[in-house]
Amino acid sequence: MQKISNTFFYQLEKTVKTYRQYFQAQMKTHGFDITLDQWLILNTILDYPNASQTEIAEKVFKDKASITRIIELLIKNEYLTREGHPTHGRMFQFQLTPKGLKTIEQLNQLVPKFRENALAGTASENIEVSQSLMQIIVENCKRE
Amino acid sequence: MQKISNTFFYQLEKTVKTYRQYFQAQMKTHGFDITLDQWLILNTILDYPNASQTEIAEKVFKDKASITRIIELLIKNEYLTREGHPTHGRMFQFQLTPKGLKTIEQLNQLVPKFRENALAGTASENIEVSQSLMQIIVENCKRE
DNA sequence: ATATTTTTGTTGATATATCAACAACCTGAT
DNA sequence: ATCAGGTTGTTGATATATCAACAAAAATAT
Repeated sequence: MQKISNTFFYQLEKTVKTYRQYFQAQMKTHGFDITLDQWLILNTILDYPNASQTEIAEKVFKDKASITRIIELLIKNEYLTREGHPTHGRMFQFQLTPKGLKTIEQLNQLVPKFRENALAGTASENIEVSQSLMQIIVENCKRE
Repeated sequence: MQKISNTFFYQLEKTVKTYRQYFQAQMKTHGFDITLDQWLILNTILDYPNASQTEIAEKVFKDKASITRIIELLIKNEYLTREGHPTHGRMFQFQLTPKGLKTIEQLNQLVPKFRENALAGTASENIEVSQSLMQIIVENCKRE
């Protein structure tokens, strides 16, 4: 069998982990007390203010259970509040606190730079090729 | 800011997760009672029989602590045994049990097919382009 | 209007990731 | 021989992933 370390999927995992570590380290350096995943959820709530937790889960391809727990932490750490939905007794409506909003605004200045740094020295057409390739893989894996 | 869902790193995470789910589901379908990560560690021990846990951790870019716990489970589930190292009082030597060996042998027939299925309909030069791209990203992230 | 099914979110159990602190051991310098 | 510093593996705390079971509410069918 092909050496695992030469496979595409090995490299994929390695890249995700390395980028996550870089991202998290940068957050810490810049004084943020929030995880990559918490940032992702806050951001998704801002982009889709009326999404249910289930919809948020789909958008970030996480489990509903993970969303429940990440949101729990965001509320505990005062980045987010939630209220019962006016008409749907099972859903919630979310609102970023001032602290949450400020954090996102600051991070949205920084995050594009993280991406640029990570992608430095790469050709944009190669990035596009890779994205298309990954889309095919996702389709293949979902089909089977 | 660019919509997160269009970014390269979003696609990267999505692809890793989807492939992991596919892999894990296939394992279950074929009657294996082992996780992707456990398979990865077993395989690494076979490839590098004299590696220390720290070295294994580096090879699979996991934390030493994760390796301790995954190995603990592999031993508990009787895929692996370990003994103290003859000369180094702090290290261990590992040995797959017959059950472990059989599992790996069977999986090493299957896993290449998982990869082929996931990569179906993709051009090999695009795979190579993507791998090179990811290598650059890893270097960029480690440097900073 | 009632029964059935679906949707929505929570919880428990288990596996893994990450960070920090730690103990035991090893090595090298003095 | 001793001491300082590095290595190796473990443990605790916390965050997340995944699966399954579940309860409450909503939507649909009859």
